[in-house]
Amino acid sequence: MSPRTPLQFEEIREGKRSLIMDVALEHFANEGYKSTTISHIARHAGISKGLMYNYFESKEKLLSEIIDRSVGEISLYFDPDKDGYLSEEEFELFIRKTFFLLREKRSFWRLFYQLLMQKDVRDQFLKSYIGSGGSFPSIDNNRSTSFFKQYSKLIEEYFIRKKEHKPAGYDPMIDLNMFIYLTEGFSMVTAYLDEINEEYFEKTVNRIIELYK
Amino acid sequence: MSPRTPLQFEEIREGKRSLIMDVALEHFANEGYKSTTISHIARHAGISKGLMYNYFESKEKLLSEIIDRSVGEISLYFDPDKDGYLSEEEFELFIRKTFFLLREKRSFWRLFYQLLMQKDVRDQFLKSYIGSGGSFPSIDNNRSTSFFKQYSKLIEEYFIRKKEHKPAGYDPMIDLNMFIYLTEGFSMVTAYLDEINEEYFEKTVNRIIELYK
Amino acid sequence: MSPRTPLQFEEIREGKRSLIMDVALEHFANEGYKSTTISHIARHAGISKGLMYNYFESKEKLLSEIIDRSVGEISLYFDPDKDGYLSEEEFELFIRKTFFLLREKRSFWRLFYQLLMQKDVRDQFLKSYIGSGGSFPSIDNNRSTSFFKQYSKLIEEYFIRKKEHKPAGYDPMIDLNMFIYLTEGFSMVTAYLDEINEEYFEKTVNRIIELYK
Amino acid sequence: MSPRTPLQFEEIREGKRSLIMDVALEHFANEGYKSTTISHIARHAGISKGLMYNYFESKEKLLSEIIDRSVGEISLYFDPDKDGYLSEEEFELFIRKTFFLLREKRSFWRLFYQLLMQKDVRDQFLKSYIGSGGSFPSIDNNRSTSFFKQYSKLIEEYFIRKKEHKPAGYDPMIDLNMFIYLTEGFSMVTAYLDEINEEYFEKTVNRIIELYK
DNA sequence: GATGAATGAGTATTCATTCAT
DNA sequence: CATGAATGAATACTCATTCAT
Repeated sequence: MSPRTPLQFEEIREGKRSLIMDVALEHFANEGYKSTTISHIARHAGISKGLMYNYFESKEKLLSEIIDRSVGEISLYFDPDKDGYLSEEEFELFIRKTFFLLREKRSFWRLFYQLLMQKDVRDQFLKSYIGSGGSFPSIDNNRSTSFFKQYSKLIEEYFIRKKEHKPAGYDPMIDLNMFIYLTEGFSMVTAYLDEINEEYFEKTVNRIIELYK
Repeated sequence: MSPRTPLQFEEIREGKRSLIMDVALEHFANEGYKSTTISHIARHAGISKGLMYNYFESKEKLLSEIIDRSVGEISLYFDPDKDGYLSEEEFELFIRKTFFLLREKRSFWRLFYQLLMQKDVRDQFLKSYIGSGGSFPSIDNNRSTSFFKQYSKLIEEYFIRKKEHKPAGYDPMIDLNMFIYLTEGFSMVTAYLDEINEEYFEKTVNRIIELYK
Repeated sequence: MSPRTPLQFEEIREGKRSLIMDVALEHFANEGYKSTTISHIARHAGISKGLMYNYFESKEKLLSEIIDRSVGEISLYFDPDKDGYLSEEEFELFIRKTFFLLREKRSFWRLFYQLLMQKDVRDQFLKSYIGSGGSFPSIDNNRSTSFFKQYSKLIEEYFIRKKEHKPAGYDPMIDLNMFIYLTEGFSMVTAYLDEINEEYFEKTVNRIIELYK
Repeated sequence: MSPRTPLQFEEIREGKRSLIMDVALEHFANEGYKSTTISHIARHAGISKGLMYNYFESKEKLLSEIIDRSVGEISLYFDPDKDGYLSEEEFELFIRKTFFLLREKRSFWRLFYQLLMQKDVRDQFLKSYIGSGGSFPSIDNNRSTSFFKQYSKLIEEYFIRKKEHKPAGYDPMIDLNMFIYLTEGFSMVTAYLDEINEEYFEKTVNRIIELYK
């Protein structure tokens, strides 16, 4: 009878926003962003189409908020005030965290890979193209790009540093590339596997660390 | 001057079919299957929308024929009447062929990865799901699946055979997985790279062979 | 401190009704009735969307009440128990009042002209169309039409009466029409002008009186 | 059987474009731009909704093309390589042409007045606001504004020139304003009248010329 | 074979209005 | 009295596909 308090409204809003984003992520990840309709998401979230727009101003904004949320959660796992230097132990921790999060957030990675496979998204993402005009301005200028860049830089520097202990003629870029291909392939396959074999997952992570630490 | 023979007609027809498929592949690969319109393809192929349907009965059939053509071309490179056994030399040749084709047919691989990222395509492809209902029945029951299965089987057996020369406790599946992840990652990154550094491409291929031969 | 009396409640209610109508009029007049949303009005009036419906049963009813209020205010300026006869002095006063109110209620006039430009509104207004089916039944049967009719009648009779002092062959309808066009044009331009030049406004009013008194 | 020639296609296109524009103008003029739906226009033009977009890329573009067409037709009536000077005879001709076109193109004028009553359109039109962001960019930068400006300038100069033959203290701006209000009012009333009384229409035009020539 | 006009089902989005609290 | 979450019908627009010529 008595009207809802602002706090109650806030709770309803946050709960529903979160629900919508969860449902949307799952469908974007599985059926593809383009193929997933707003009606579909609404139906699976148990709400009306119209209400979707009370929470997200457009399909694209919904996508962009999902990405931001995931990147935010992922960033949290990585020490922000890093000295920008990875010791061998830190490298191992880094890898373990990365693959832990890969397993935790497989839906997000499926969405991520899918998006990266469209030329305009890739262009914006990789080149941090400012001002755009591409069909996914949502990816533009957000923390996604900066996070991934920083991550890549740390890894790259780690490999370059290892050169010191290697014989002359050793090209660290080859190893860096091999490492990238390996982790990239592992990530992608894992993200898309229907079910993960825990044992082999662990063994693979250990093997990667063993090879590149 | 003289009226065209049925054969000439057939050649013209095939030429145009091929042109359409080339144009479509390029656009599917770059802008995405869903985002690429029939009008767009027709315009870029220099023909009318209507004529498209004279050559391909639907957008989906066009996609499926593109896939079939590419898989066919790829299959040609691999000895069909194989004894089902890979020697070390054959393995190396196998890898080299694979990556040669990766570089030659990057558009196709971009399309391929893109499709694989949709759940229903993946399901049909990986499980050779019979029947349909999915949004890409086109992938179903064609030679694509069987080719990839055969390919995977050969590689898998190669790794298992190597176990004989390894100490007890060696799990060939780990190495097989590592090999798959590595080649998968390398393939994907290469397929989507704007331009390939020939030198590093070669070095990477050599390193992969060195590691897993 | 002490609980509010029913009278105080009524005053608060009327104050809020009035506020909503003011805000709505301003937006209807500037952005157009169709283009102005209930949410927009509610937000600018500092109340919730739901409460709007506590005060006005629909958007259309809100419009109709705004019109009624304005017409009511305007009517007040014109002696209601008139003898139905305009002397020359009364005619001048009449004109001055009219243009005074034009300047005072420009928003209303903008809304009024805007509505009049839709066929169904015009039909109902001009012909006092009984029944409905049009998209603005709200205009129907209210005092607006009767007020404007009475006003027109007075003016018309004034012009006809002047015929007596004119040479034979003089058609008072021509002058009446000229007068109507002139005042109509002046009203419309004034209603929509961003800012009014007081001096020219006065001069124009004087000139109109000079010409048609 | 034989395919249509490009000329035939062009004829079909132009015929249908014209039909759609006619139907749309009539509905925009009577029911209002906002209230007129694309479905409605399509239905009344006897075509499908989709086809509308084969001919006009958006509802707004349709509006803008209608305006351009009408302004173009109107401009034709006014000597383009004018010396920028109106003699008394030319002034009379000018007025007659204007009102002739008013009667011929009443639908367009209704649409025109209606649009002018929305703040953003007015702003763009009156101030020739460049770069905009208003909701009717369609009005922007087209020949409408320049035509109306040129027209106004000619008239204004005509009135200023008459000052020479008038006693000192005569303010031509008053007469210019009266003339504008009169013609504006006449135009508007005529545009919206259900049926025009030919006799009074002629008489009014003559009277206006008599008064301001 | 070839064209592009025509269709209609589908898609994102808007907004007046209702309703539980 | 007051809130804003929720609804659903309507709207502009898209696009694979068909069809008359």
